[in-house]
Amino acid sequence: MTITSDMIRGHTDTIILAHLEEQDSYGYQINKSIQERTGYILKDATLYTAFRRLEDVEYITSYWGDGDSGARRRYYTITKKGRQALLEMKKEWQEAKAIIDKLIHMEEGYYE
Amino acid sequence: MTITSDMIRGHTDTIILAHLEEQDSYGYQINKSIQERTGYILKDATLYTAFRRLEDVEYITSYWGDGDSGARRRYYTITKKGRQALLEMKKEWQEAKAIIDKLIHMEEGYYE
DNA sequence: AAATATACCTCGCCTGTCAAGGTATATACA
DNA sequence: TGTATATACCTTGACAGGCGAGGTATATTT
Repeated sequence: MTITSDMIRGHTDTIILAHLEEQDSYGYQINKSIQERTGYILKDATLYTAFRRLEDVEYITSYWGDGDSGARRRYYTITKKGRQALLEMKKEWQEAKAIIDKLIHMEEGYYE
Repeated sequence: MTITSDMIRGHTDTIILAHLEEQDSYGYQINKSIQERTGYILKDATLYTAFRRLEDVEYITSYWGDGDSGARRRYYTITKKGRQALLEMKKEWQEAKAIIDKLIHMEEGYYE
């Protein structure tokens, strides 16, 4: 749970899209799922800011679903454009990981 | 080289400290080394902003060295406090990597 | 003399995160 | 009946780090 704001920054969108790739979902549920799987939780404001941002670029669309238990829910669906973007984001993450690993000397065979 | 601003954010300090752990160095050289090893390059402003920040929290100290070729150089040394912080930062990076991998479904054995 | 490489620095904008505050619905329980 | 709790969504403004744009100064090369 020691992950910081700056560490998560730039990955929020990817995390959300990856979730929606599996199935349509809504804010609260996404956050619950994140917490269950990692112990980490996105801040409300961060999450909803991200939804707006992703809708603006048409990576996701939304619709109101019924809250059969609890309050009303806004469901999100990933678009085709969103799926393409997600693929790209995942590739970028792999690259970024390798670069950062190299720069903080976490990779194998560093000793030159 | 597709690493974005948001991806690098939060790692600049770690990258610099990891470099200084090996040996005293100066801004231009650190950036050269980063470029050689990864193709990526920190922006000047980012680099020097980070130096100020790191000096403020006493993770590094600086002294003027002679530029026997080119202009004068300001060398930086990592402090004991800086080394301890670096250790912590490296640990956090390992954790963050694992969490993000899990959340964007990049880890093994996801299928639940 | 001028161009180029080395080397450092500051200012102000931009963007994503988050603290703090708010609204509304459904369920549990006393 | 009322009130506490969980569910669920939303907005505003502050903050911090990266970076574009601009600047200075020295040494070497042409």
